Amino acid sequence: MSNAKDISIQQLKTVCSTCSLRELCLPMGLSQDEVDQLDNLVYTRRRLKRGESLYRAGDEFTSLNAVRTGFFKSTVVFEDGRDQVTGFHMPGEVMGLDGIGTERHAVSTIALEDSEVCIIPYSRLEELSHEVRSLQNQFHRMMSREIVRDQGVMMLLGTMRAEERLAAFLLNLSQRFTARGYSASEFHLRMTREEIGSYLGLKLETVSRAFSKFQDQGLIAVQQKHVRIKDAEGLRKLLGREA
Amino acid sequence: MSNAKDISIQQLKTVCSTCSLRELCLPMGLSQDEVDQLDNLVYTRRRLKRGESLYRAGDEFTSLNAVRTGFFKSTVVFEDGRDQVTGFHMPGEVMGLDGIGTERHAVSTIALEDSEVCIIPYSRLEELSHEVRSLQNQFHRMMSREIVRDQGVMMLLGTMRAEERLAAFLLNLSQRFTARGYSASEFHLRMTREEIGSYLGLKLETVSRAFSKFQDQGLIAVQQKHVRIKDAEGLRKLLGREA
DNA sequence: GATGTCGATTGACGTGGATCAAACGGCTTT
DNA sequence: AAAGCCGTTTGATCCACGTCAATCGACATC
Repeated sequence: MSNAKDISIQQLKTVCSTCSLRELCLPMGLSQDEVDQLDNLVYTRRRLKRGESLYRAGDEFTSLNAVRTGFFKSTVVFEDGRDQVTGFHMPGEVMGLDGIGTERHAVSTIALEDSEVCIIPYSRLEELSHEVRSLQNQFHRMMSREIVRDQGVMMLLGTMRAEERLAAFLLNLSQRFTARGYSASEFHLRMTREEIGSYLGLKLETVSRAFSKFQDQGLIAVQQKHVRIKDAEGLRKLLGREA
Repeated sequence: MSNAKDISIQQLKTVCSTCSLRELCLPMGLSQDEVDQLDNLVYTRRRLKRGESLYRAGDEFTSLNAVRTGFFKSTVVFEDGRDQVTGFHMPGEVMGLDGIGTERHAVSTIALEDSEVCIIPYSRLEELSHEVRSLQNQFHRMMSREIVRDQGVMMLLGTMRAEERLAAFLLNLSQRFTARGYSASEFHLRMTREEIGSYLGLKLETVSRAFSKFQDQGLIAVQQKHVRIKDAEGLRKLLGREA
């Protein structure tokens, strides 16, 4: 269980073709044959400790990174030092798409808990997606979905009030956890109130107050980072209401 | 000058290889040979009158559209009817990237003045970018830059105050006009105060007040939709200042 | 078990931008 | 030239969220 051969078997087991995340990650929608080809592309992984950064804004861009286990946040830093969380990333999600355009990362990405990523060398991805048509297609869809996601956040930041933003955030997390086979109604927040606030364009006190209010209204039960959604429909109603 | 042959010549003149926008648009960075190949891809154009929509959210996605002349806005519509402008588009910019992921448009795009677009059938773009390596690369960079741009808007909406947002907006327009060979300091706004406000997450009154204040401070001269930037450095200083 | 640290909660107060409302100015229509 | 329509400007007031500050609670370290 500790000799070299076992380690290499361990590695083989974590290539795309046998990865439990393949329906959420880059291989999404590819045939078995096609996923097998991905195994030649994704062959290195990297472990990160909580708080460690995967890459920093300005770093040279060489590869995409798929979350295998753990949880990440991405932040943009503005000239004057202000920063903002632009996204949280969970297993199966691909990080680093922002680096392709300039060959430098535009955001910094940091592990919020001990994590592991699959490294996808970008030049090889370009080669392979040049050969495998459906991979090219899937990659384009992934980029496009990222654009749509960002536009959803713009909508949230531009038109919603504090409680609507938090409700939308909780429902979004819930839905993403569900897609990964976790409970839709009960989960552990990996980020602080301040990080949530930064993402939602709010101050941490406002986030905290909104949590408390939701609890008072019986919509959720919160204790520190543990959240249980008691009335998802009620949260959804908060969103849909007339402006 | 009005017979069929002249019309076809007119069309030939507007393929990518001879288009004056080729350094800003899809052909950016491609060699002459490669741009020549694009001419087989982009062969249809469409004229739109002011107020006409290029596509609506939910429409089937079949093609990207590059602005040839004119000016467009894109808006997301939320379930409850609230909407937000997510972008303004000027010549050389490619619209519709949001549709790739779901094969339906996620936003509605409307001409803000009489305009013309080049239609880029997506399936043919995929084919061609499969053959022409640098086109594939350029297309990926374009998508990536869109993601970075959206993150910049998230930053703006999440952390900046009203006057900072407007200053950032004006500087951004100025820079894009410059890239197109127009004056950096004097231009005509194609959108209303309300549309600017929607994009910046502000109400039209706030936008109007910020314009007036900039004018009082001698940073700009505004009259209706005509803007002259008198002190670009002063506008930039508004942005860079400590939070 | 005592101590220190960091994040979360809660209250009191201030303010930037929203809201409501009125008037104005540039266009188009006739 | 008159009338009407938008889009814009400006003022007065309101309120959601930010700011400032105190306390609390969870967890780690000694």
